[in-house]
Amino acid sequence: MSTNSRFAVAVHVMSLMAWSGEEPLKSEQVAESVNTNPVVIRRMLLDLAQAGLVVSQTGSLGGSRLATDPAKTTLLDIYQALECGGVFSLHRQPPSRDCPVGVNIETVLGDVLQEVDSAVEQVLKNITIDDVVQRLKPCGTLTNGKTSRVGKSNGKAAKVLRTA
Amino acid sequence: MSTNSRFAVAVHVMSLMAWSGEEPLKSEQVAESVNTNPVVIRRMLLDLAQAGLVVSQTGSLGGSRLATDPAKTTLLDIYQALECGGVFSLHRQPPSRDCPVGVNIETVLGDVLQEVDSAVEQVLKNITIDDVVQRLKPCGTLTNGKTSRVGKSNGKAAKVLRTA
DNA sequence: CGAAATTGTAACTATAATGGTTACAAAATT
DNA sequence: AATTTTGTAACCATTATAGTTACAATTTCG
Repeated sequence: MSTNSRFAVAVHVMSLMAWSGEEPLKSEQVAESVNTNPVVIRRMLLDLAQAGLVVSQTGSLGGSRLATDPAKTTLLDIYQALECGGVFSLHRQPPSRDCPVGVNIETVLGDVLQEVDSAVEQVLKNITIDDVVQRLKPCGTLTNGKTSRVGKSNGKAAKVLRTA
Repeated sequence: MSTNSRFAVAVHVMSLMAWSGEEPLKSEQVAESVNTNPVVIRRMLLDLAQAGLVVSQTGSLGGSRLATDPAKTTLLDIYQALECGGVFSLHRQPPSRDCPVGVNIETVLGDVLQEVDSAVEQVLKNITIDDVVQRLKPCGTLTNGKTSRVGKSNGKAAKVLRTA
């Protein structure tokens, strides 16, 4: 259905910053891990910052870090920060007013979609960023700040989080 | 999020046929109610037919009708017929293998998305087409087969379901 | 102060899913 | 045989998202 990986990327980004702790991450480091362009990351960080989930700083020692306690921040907070507006959509064009089904289907479907959205939110509300990080941990430990460098296609390099 | 109204339209189409009963509906009649093009409807009917939810027939008395009992057909059946493949997606490009978060985030997220999908399916499983039609009914009754005609932008006209 | 680094942001292109349109062969009815 | 309708292909349009380049504003540090 959704060609929509925004939620997956946002959780990824928040997990990186939870793992990194107080140390601010640069958009290029994050982009390296996510395997995308730094500007895509910065755009997403704007959404997260607007929701009060991260704070960023310009300048040579700048970057972004979590603005909240990862143990109290849920996937629902992230989902809502993206302002997706629900899992399904109603009709693009309003149905016919001359048909007894068409004239009322949007109202009935609206109730159904509300029910679906509530179920989704209920699940997301009960998973914190910390939960996600805990589930990641069994698979490797982190050494942050080490100047390990990874080659890039354009010849540049960037600090990234490396497994020990 | 989803610019995706396919589910809404599919429920609309199935509701029309449940309301119409044994009488087959032509794609043009359905398109009139949904306010779209008949080919869009036929394409969707192919998905529904492949899932065994509707049957269609060519010819001058042709059209489509439900293949199952609307009291036993759920919105989950419709959802699955569309083969949407889940509410959210994972990353387009696989994340970095050199990062402890990147290397495992897809596995962890996969579990989360599975949980979300299950919650959605649980809701859809408990709503039948009949339920939807019942919720529509308080708003008007149907006279099917009357040759009421409604003008179209191209000057043509088509039989549609009309409120009494 | 001035140089270097990084975010914030605009402008543009690329990709993919969906919707809309036209056209026509195949099938069914009369 | 003529008419109607589905099945289906081949397009173009629209929308959301991703990706890219460029640059001003901000911050740190020599």
